[in-house]
This record gives sequence, C-alpha cells and structure tokens, in this order.
Amino acid sequence: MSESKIKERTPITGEDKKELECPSCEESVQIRDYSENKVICNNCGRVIKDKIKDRGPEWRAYDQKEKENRSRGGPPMKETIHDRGLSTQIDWKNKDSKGKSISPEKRSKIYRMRKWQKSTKMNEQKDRNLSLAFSEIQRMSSQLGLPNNVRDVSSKIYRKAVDEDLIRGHSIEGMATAALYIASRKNQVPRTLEEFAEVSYMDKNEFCKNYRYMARELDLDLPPADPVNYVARFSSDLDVSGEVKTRAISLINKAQEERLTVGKGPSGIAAGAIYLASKLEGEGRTQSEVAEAAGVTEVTLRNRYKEIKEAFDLDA
DNA sequence: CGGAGTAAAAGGCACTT
DNA sequence: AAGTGACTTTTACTCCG
Repeated sequence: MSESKIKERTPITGEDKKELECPSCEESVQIRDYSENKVICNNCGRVIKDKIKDRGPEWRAYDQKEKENRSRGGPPMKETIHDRGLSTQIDWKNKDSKGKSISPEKRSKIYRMRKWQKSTKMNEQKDRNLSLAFSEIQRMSSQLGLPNNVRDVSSKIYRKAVDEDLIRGHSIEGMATAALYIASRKNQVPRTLEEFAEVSYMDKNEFCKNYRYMARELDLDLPPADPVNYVARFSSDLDVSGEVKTRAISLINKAQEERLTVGKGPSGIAAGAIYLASKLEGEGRTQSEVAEAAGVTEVTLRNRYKEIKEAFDLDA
C-alpha cells in the first residue's frame, strides 16, 4: 500500500446541504438530496454527487501504521444477499484449511456442525424466501434501469416485511415487486405500475394490493409521485428537445401551485404537460405518441392538457 | 389521420353500517 | 367486511378539418 492511498478528507460543512448547480442543465435547475446517498438533478436525472454519505473513515490517519491499526476489516454488508454476506460455509470435504485430512474424532464434530448449519440456515424458509425475493428484485431493477440504491432500499423493505411476518399468505414475487415499487417511489425515481407489470410475473392488480398492504403495515408514508420525475423519461422516449422538457417541468410546477394536480394521476399530468410544451415549442408531437409514451389514454392526456392550457390562458 | 369531445363503465379511495 | 358516493380514468364512439 502506498502513501498516496491515504487521503485527507476535508471536513463537512453546511455547504454540502445546499443546492448545487447541475452542469448539464441550464436555468431553473432543481436538485434534491434524495434519501439514499446521491444528489440527482431533478431536471435531467444526472447524478451530480454519488455516495455523499460515504465520507470515508471518521478518523484521520497520520501515517501508514496508524491507518493499519484503525482500519476495520471485512467486506461491507450487502443488503441484497440473503444473510447479508456474513455467512461462513462449512466445506463438505473432510479436510482442514491446509488440505490435511481431519482426525476421526474431529470428524463427528464437524459432521454435527454441518448438520446444525443445514437445519438452522439453509433449510430455513425465511432464507430461501429472501434469496428468491432478492434475485427477483435484482432482475426487475436491472430490467427497469433502476439505480442500485433503490435496489438496496427495496431489499431492506422486503427484509423488514419478512421480519414482521407480512409475507405469509402472499406470493414472494408479488411482495418483492411491491417492495421495489415502494423503493422506487421513495427514491423519487418512480416507474409506473404498468412498467412494473411488464417485468414482473405478477399482474398489476395483484402486486398493487401487495404494495398497499405493505406500505400500510410497515407504516411507510408514500407521498404521491411527482409528475416532474416522469418527464425526463417520457421525453427521452419521445425524443423531444431539452427546451420542451424544461418547459414541461415549469408548466407542471405552475400547475401544482394552482392546485390543478391534486388527485390526478401523475403520469397523466406529465403527459399533458409534455404535449402542451411540445406544441408551444413548435415540436409537434401527436396526442397518441405522447399518451403511448406515458402509458395513459389520449382522453386523459386531453383533459390534463386542457386544464393546464386554460388555467394559464395559453394559446397553442 | 389528428384533434376534440361525450356518455357510460370501471376502478380506486375515504368513510360508514 | 360489505356498501356508498365522489372522483379519475378508460372504453368506445362521434364529429370536425
């Protein structure tokens, strides 16, 4: 290990909490400090700062020796491995760590240890349950392009659901989907129920019930998804310009101030705003194109679009 | 074809018996 | 735990340019 590996960390000041400017967006950039460990541009979705909570060791090493003394060993706990990656496997071979055979007296002891390990660990339904759920979460989150922190949060939620005995009587797939859905909402990177239904084995109504049940039982407060968080994704599907995107976001923000959006489906609002913005910016997109991208019907789009248009007296 | 609108059916939510 | 009512969304259809 070289001397250069010891980094001096700057102390954390209040500056970190402040709003930053996103390098890839122009004006009116909103940046939020999302619950996990990232600062993500609310406008374009760019990750400005990663792992902001990992500020390195809380101590400072003044020389190599001190560093070695103070470092704590072991790999980090991995939330997505069913036993948090802390398990020790007992090998089936009757050899010790140096490859020598083990004496007959010790063999019976080892045998008992294996048996014990099997009955307490491998055979526990709970762990199978978690392994299955975590691999489902892994699969779906990569198919949906969700960031790793969302995956980890959903694993945490699922583990908690298991601990509180909420899974019994429900399918593992459904509850895993529900946990991921909740995590994606909590981390402000929502995907619509339809998008989840596409990658899940469950149908929409099935895990929809699961997620409500889960959110209620775990006392998770899930504020309604912000339409702004859908804009970036829908617009890139539609291949519209950044101007349309920012315009749509500002329309949504204004509409929210006017209380036009309460009780309405967020994806419908996003669709209406994008459609109107594309018209205002002279990049006509058809209603059916936008509606398709947002996963709502044209009628819903028209309703939102009309409301926003009339509220601000915009002619398009 | 794209846009606008409507009526009726369906679905979800808060609240009550 | 089923029922109710206000509300949003969808379905299906019509009309216009």
